[in-house]
Amino acid sequence: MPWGKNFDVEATLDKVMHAFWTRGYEATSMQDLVDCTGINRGSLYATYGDKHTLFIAALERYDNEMRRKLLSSLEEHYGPREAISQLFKAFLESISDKGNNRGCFLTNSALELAPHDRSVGKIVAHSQAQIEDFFARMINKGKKLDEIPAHVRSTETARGLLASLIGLIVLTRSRPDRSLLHSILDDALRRIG
Amino acid sequence: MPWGKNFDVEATLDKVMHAFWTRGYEATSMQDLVDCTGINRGSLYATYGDKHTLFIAALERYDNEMRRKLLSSLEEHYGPREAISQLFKAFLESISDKGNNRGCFLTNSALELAPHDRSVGKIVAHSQAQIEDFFARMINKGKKLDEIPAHVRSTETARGLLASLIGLIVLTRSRPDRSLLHSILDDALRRIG
DNA sequence: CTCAGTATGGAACGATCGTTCCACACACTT
DNA sequence: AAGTGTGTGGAACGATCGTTCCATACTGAG
Repeated sequence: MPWGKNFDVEATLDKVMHAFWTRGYEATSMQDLVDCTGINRGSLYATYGDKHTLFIAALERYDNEMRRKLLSSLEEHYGPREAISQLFKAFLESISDKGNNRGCFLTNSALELAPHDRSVGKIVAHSQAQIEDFFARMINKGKKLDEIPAHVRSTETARGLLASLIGLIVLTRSRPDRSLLHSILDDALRRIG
Repeated sequence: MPWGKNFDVEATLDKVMHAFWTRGYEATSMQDLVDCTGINRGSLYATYGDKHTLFIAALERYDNEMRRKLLSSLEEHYGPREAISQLFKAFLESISDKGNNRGCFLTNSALELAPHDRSVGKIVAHSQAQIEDFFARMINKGKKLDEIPAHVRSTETARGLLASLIGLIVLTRSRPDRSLLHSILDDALRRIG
């Protein structure tokens, strides 16, 4: 009878996720993953499959554990307007002084792989659609609660906020300047009153 | 006496630029560049230096030949409000039906390399600052011409438009859907009246 | 026509890539 | 206590990476 792995499969996938997240797919070698997880090459292959399969698993983990949980947590704990604001702040406040700003794993993948890799493209597109839906839901709820003016167009504004959020995320990686990023947040919020 | 190269240095750099632009730095090998330019390996190295130096040259070429010329052309031929609109449309209309949407070379590099490569980071940050300045200039000019309401805050809105533009560019690569991208343009323009 | 000297094309370098494979170690069953 | 079979660690695979080097081809000067 088998007797289970003696390493934490989820925790290891988490380390892999952070490696791909920070450096991207092509720039992260299997050797890097062996080093940063402490798990042997053979075990990685036996457990997760090849590099591409492992990347997809890491990306899906991010989508489930980070994006999905963040959105539902915001939706649960905040009013609609504040939930939108907090989503922006989550990325704004993730920038560190020591230059290791990872931004958003899904957005990084959107540029590096989505155009050439169908399975990555699907995950990324679905995730972006979910964020768009989140914004639309918050706007509609905000209108009902009179937090957001009735003249705001839900669909269009939700898409606009999605673009602003992605723009902020990109700038997080290339110009991690708090004042710049704060202006973007303020400008985004002005659209919903 | 030397007798000049017998290939077009600028035209070749242009092909290199498109290769890096489409696939990124890590995913483009020197062999790919040899193939797509038709120039031999040795000549590439003798003319442009190593891969990283060649990439920087290609990125600077993009910044000069594409970004800079586009902005000054828009500034010259259009009124301020229309110039802003046309900048967005330049990317919106670049999406093709056959999936080879390259987006913006500088934005691609912002995510792939800027956080880890200082020289790339400088070029990208400078370019983004130039676009931000372009927006601010157009907004101020628009206010003077009464094209743009006086209550619009120049600096903040310029930064907001920069984020929206970058967001649109990213979505160009991951969700090349004309209706989605058009909503983002409309939403962005609504901010300046 | 001859010589000088550079650009060319292709072979070849060591390093590293993703991946496979196998002998060994170990925990559970009998 | 012995046997069974899977997870582990590390060596090793061929391919490809970025880069270098050299014999050859070719253009201009003398």
